[in-house]
Amino acid sequence: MSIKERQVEDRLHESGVRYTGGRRQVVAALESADGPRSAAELHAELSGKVPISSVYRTLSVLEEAGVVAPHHSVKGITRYEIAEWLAGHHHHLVCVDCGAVEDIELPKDLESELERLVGQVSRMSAFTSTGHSLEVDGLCTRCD
Amino acid sequence: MSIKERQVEDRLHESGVRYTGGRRQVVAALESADGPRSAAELHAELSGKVPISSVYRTLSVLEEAGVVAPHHSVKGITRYEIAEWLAGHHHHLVCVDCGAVEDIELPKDLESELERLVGQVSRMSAFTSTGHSLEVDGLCTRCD
DNA sequence: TCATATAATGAGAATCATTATCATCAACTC
DNA sequence: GAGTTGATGATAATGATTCTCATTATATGA
Repeated sequence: MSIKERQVEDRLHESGVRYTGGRRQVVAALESADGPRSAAELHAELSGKVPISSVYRTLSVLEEAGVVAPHHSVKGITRYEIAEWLAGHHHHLVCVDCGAVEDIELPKDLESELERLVGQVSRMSAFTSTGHSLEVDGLCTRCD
Repeated sequence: MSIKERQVEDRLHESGVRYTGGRRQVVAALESADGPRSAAELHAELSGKVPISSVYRTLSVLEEAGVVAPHHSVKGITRYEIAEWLAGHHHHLVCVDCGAVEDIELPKDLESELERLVGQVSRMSAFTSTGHSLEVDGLCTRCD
């Protein structure tokens, strides 16, 4: 079992919920994805092995436990990703045409520049900042 | 009529659609908002004067014409804002609790830093970038 | 290991946001 | 001002998501 797997297990245990087969499959599918995924996409990627209603419930349980987090959705579809404390901090490329979202990681120097920038922004606003993400819009290779 | 109003008028004319009373009201509501708004929010802000089905249709007509643009939705609700060529470039504060979104404008120096950063990111990815937005998550004053 | 208690699952109904339909109405053209 | 065409509004239809509840799986302690 990977370290990450163990961390998820521990976190769910702390939350008092079981880490069942279906939940493991959903977590695994999200871990191997290259970006946020919707319930329908996860259902399909798991070849229907986990029924759609269970995928939805599982995502909300995992969100409650802080294992996954919803990404600002595109076209009315909510996509989830492994929470940052597990997956690491990253940003997103969003296809304005098909809505696909892909993760990107910034090189350390750019990331720390960005961090500094976000710090200044937070200080400017009456808003308790908990995180940030740079969203780059564009056309994915398929839609270009 | 404000310059902006005239620009909207011209753009809709180019698109071959009319700038009717209902459409004017929706544009006005979005102009006076401090962030992206959903169809339901606009409907309410206009005290129901524009029926919800018309708000939806109006938003899609305006989007088609490039007058408004959808913001990455939060909690499955799509919010729209006046397009950047009219409203100017800006970023967003997103409340992770209630989903409210507020606009922020960066000081010129920070914005040009960010611009440079996005340029580097685009060059790193197989993705034709068309725009960007820095999304700062946190708690709004109401939810804090 | 077995019995029991409790949580999780799966199928389908219910709900909410959004889109499509269509008869009626309003806005431009002549 | 009459006619044509686009816009509107009420409502039905759709799609994503959530809820319900009977059934099943998991964990725990005798």
